[in-house]
Amino acid sequence: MKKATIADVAEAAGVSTYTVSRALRGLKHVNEETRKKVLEAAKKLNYSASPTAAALATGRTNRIALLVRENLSGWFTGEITEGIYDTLFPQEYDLILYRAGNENERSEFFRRRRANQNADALIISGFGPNEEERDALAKLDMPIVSINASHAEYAHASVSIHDIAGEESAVRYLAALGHTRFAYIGRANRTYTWGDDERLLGYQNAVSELHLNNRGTFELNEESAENMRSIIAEIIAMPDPPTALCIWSDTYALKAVHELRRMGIRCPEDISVIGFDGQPAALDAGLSTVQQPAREIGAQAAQIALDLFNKKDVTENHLILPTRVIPLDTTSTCLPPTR
Amino acid sequence: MKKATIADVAEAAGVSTYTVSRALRGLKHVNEETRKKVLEAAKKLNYSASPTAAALATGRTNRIALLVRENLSGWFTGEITEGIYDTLFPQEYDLILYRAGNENERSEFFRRRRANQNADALIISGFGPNEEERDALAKLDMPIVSINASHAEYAHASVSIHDIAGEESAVRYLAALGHTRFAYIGRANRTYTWGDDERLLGYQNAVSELHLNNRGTFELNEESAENMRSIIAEIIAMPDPPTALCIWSDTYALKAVHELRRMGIRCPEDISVIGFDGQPAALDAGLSTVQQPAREIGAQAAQIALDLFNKKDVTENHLILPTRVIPLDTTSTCLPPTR
DNA sequence: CTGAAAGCGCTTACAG
DNA sequence: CTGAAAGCGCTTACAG
Repeated sequence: MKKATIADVAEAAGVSTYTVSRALRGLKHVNEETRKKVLEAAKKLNYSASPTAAALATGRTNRIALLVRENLSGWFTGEITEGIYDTLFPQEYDLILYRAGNENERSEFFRRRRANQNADALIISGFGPNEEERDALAKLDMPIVSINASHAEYAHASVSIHDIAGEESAVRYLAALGHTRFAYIGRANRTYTWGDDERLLGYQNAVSELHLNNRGTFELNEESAENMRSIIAEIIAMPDPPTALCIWSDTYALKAVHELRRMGIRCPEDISVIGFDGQPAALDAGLSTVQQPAREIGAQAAQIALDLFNKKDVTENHLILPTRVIPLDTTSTCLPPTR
Repeated sequence: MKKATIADVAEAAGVSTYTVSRALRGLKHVNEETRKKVLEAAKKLNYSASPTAAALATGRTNRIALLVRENLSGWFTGEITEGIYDTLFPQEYDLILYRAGNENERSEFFRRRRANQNADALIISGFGPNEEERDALAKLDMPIVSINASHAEYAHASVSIHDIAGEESAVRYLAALGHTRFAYIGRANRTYTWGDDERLLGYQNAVSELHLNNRGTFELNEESAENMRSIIAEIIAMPDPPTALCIWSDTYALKAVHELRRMGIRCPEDISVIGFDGQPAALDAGLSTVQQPAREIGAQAAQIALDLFNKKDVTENHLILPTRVIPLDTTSTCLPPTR
């Protein structure tokens, strides 16, 4: 049986397609009686409108595209996707996913402009486009909202956290617990994709402001356990080792805790460790951390994308969402050494 | 500047829209010279074809929908999404996401038929539709491929793992290491969404086949640490406690290991623990497990969905993908007790 | 190799 | 409150 069209429904109900269209979408100017007839006819014919035809007629696709870097399966992507979905679905919007993983995918996406006219707006996450890609984005003529990249001139709006302030709050929290000797483990600088390590800046700010003793800042070049092991070994071998360790991410922090314990250092009794991100798995594992509201970030980004497309006044184009220290099991008050 | 249409390009290049259409899609029957002219004109006008208009004209949306239960951010959804994307993107197909979380979202999706005519095929994961929902699915008139639900009559094809065989292989592996006293911790039966615990069946099969000593099978009602704690306490308090523990999922297994260690039981020295799933975080944590090829499952499901839509011969409508025992740090040969 | 024209299935000003 | 008709921007049999 051929799929029913709006004309079939109109015929069955004895009205015009105009009336069917309005009746089904619940618009005004349709007699209640007529509406009932239409609904019945539609149900009988198993009719549902073609979003494609509607999109062509109205000029809106009712879709938002999300472009993420590297992978679709990371915790952050998962959380923002939930948030985006939370705001999109009730407004009858769909979510379409794009990944810019390897070189090939990136250039395919940008050169072929895969998202163009395929969605009403584009949300970009974790992405540092190069010059050529920025040009391509500019030619996309759709609103672009970037996530956690506040300096993104190519975007019409952004939703981010304040990395500097977040890390400062971690240091403050630990200082309030009586810690005075600190160290920081950050990521190696990958200018192309991320820019500077702002969390390191936050650490440095707070340490100097509070007159704390910075016992060193380290950089994890590879995400290998080996590298973390040597950093931890170096830290605990210091004459006056730090009692508080601030770490760039939860993933790194979890590794650090693992290495500490394996070397017989108790955490938090001997050394407090705080991560950054608040990813669910880390919270499950009891890691103290600075949480970023990932789901909320997604939800807000989606709403802004929608507002931008609908030319609504977006009062705040560059939203900064607050981070929050979550004290769990890897931090405690600074105890006098017992070793 | 108004968005350029195919007519604009045709005019600029001095040809008909037919020629533009064929030239841009790289089809035959276009003179090389003409093609060049068209490409130039398109570039100058910053033209890219409207997927919506193309979809309406061709009757194909070039989109595949994925419907998942509960959340978009779980590891399994993440992995299959990657796999689906792997096969879709090179074939110029897009991926659109649907979540059937709470009651409201479920009924919205099914009653309003949100995916209808919005994608060429639907992939369903982790889902147990009720009767009403099955009816709705049947009326969707698009190919439906289910993931890890082989008994899904509403689906035209499925890609799954063999849970029974997978758990059997876990028992065999541990038996080969010399273990003879076993126990199993499974999930509480949630008939509606999952059906029976087939992994439990696999455990029972193998234990009886190999004449092993089943010291008990347990059920985790809540995913709370409390409940796992009492189960573990019960197990280690047995007169002849098991030396091998097979657990329904990696998530549960990780909790079990945590509880064991906290109670002073060494793992794997005192007791071997094996999970199920092979989720990345568990592998990172060194959990021995039975891995399901989640990404591959997604990739295959997407290809089948495409083939079904294109009416290609799908040789195997109900694919079973192999699981694999991954021996990591939580299992070892059965040692004589030293406690 | 190329063109003129119909058609995909909706929405929406314009009339009545 | 309802209708007839144009239009959205493509693709594609049918001719030439």
